[in-house]
Amino acid sequence: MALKIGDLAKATGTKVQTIRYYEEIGLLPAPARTEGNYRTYASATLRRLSFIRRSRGLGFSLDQVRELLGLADHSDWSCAAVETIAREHRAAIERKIADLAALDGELARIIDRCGHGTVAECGILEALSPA
Amino acid sequence: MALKIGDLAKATGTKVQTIRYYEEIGLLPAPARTEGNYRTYASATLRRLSFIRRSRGLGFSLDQVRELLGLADHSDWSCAAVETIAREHRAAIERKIADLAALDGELARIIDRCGHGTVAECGILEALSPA
DNA sequence: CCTTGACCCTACAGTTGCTGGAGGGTGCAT
DNA sequence: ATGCACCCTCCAGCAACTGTAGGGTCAAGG
Repeated sequence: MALKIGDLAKATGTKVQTIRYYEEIGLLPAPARTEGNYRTYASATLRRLSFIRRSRGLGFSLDQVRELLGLADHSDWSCAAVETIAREHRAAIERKIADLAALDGELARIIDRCGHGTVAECGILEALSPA
Repeated sequence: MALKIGDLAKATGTKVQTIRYYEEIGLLPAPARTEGNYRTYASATLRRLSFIRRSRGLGFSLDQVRELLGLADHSDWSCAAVETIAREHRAAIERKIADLAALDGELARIIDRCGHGTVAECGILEALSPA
């Protein structure tokens, strides 16, 4: 026990500043301090930070993480809200994929128009210019 | 001629503030002013802004747009640099798509684990929690 | 002539999620 | 006692805008 911020950082692959940032925005509780004003964490905080990091790794926003953490604290509630957040997040990701795929196709077409000549006759710049 | 900033905004689907922002960061030249201190644009600026917006719409960063604009000004240069920028951008988009697709798969698996019961037995939260 | 409303101006704060730096204190080993 | 790794707070910065406050300008209608 009595983990220092650097221990937490190492254990979760988080930067020290990021942990302090999570504390600042209220995602992590303000921990106890030593006499020398060092933050000291209990292992519960390590679990909480791991949860945050895993969720962030899956692309959840900090607001979504906050909601998930709030839900997790009420073990008798229904899981439906959790599922909703996850499903909405997944839908957003799929929208983003579709957008990027469309972009990719358009870029492919544009790049194809490059005649490898001078800038003046470049089909790429032409494609970017107004009709 | 003598377009006002609002005309430019309407013609290109850009917010007025965004146009001023592009001017501030040097993407658009500082235009002439009227007696009443209103910006007045020539049609060349409309073309330049259209180019910027089209490029942004394809996901190019402002720095990339700046490069493309710089290249476009030298009609006798080789098109190769233009193609390089476009190809690199496309590669970045495809990396992003791959990342999101992986995320999507992981989310699908996690969501599947939801037992529709209480939070305590929720497979989603479990999947987010540390092992 | 005066007012109303649409437009324009500058300057600055806020968004998301951190990251880095300055300038200093703590704690342990040598 | 001194070196080094670590910790502290506060603040600035990234991308690419967006929004707001507090004003000025201009043409039309009453």
